[in-house]
Amino acid sequence: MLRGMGNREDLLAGAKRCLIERGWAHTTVRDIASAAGVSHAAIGYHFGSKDALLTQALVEAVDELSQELASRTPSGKPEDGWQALIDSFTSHRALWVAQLEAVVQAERSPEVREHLAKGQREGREGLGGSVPLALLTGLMLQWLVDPDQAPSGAEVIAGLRALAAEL
Amino acid sequence: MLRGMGNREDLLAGAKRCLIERGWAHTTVRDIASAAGVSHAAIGYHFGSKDALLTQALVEAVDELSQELASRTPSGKPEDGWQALIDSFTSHRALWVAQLEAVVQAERSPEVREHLAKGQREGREGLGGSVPLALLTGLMLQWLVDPDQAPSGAEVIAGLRALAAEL
DNA sequence: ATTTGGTCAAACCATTTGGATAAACCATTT
DNA sequence: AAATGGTTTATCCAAATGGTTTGACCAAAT
Repeated sequence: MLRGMGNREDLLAGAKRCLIERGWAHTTVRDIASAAGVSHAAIGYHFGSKDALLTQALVEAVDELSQELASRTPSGKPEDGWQALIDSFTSHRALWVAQLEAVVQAERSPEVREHLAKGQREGREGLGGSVPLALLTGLMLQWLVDPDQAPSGAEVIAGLRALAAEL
Repeated sequence: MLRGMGNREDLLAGAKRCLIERGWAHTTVRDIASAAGVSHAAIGYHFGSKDALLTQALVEAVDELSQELASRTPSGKPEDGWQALIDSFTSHRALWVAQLEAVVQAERSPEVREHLAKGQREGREGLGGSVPLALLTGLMLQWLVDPDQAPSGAEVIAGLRALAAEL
């Protein structure tokens, strides 16, 4: 009697979509069910609760991002590498926002925090240390708040040189 | 008949407390009113809606943080300066989380975004550029998710040197 | 063919939520 | 003292929300 599971995946996908375009706070069970084309009762059946489903969806979104980040390991001219990373913000904005929401959520959910920590370790590995990762995520935050004033790849390099010169 | 205003400030303070210790998502009008020792109807009277009050409270919290950040401008040995900044995360954890929540919220509220952008400009000014600010906030994110693996001030300097050497 | 175990949706329910209303309160003015 | 206008509260309300129940449905096993 194996195989049924149809809705489970739909629900996860729908939950991820809601998470991305409405945020955790404004996502209701009915939103998710509607996005998945499913009765909202299915949520209770498959995941027990709305929070459990959203948590898992969030975890998957985080994984997607660290996977994407790993594939962007800077290569070639450092200037171009940073610029590529900065450019990638644009095409994954919603995912980055979800990541932030995950950090907030992690304050109250050890499970979410654990996955975030894992993704962070991978990110550090892929980028070559804590400092490059911090630089990347910090720039992302600035860009998220005010895209116009976010520095270009060349400016990042320049700022980095200036900072290193002070040591 | 001037002077009444008693509750307005209490409500703002209560809202800020709730925001910090429960987060926007889990804060209800009754929570705020209770924290302020006031009837929840006063919220509607003074601010029109719960969201309006929370938005303003969030804005104030963001201001507090950029003020705190400005007062921490690194001085003396750079290593100690960074360490001091990193240490300050501990005593203002809730405020930093609120700041993140503000960024998420900014996706849907131009008002919040505007204040965040202002705070960011001040932060850049106080720290001397986009790169140091990015480094700081990025480190904060890492520390928030996994305090144990967050680098020390010395490690930051070392990572910075290594990164600069690759240019 | 019937039973069985798992999957799903429609209807239902108790609670919570944000907001509205109307009356009470109080300092000031007349 | 009476009236005034801003402030605050107690009470009420409709809507929304998360969750549960009930019964239908279906494939596989008997």
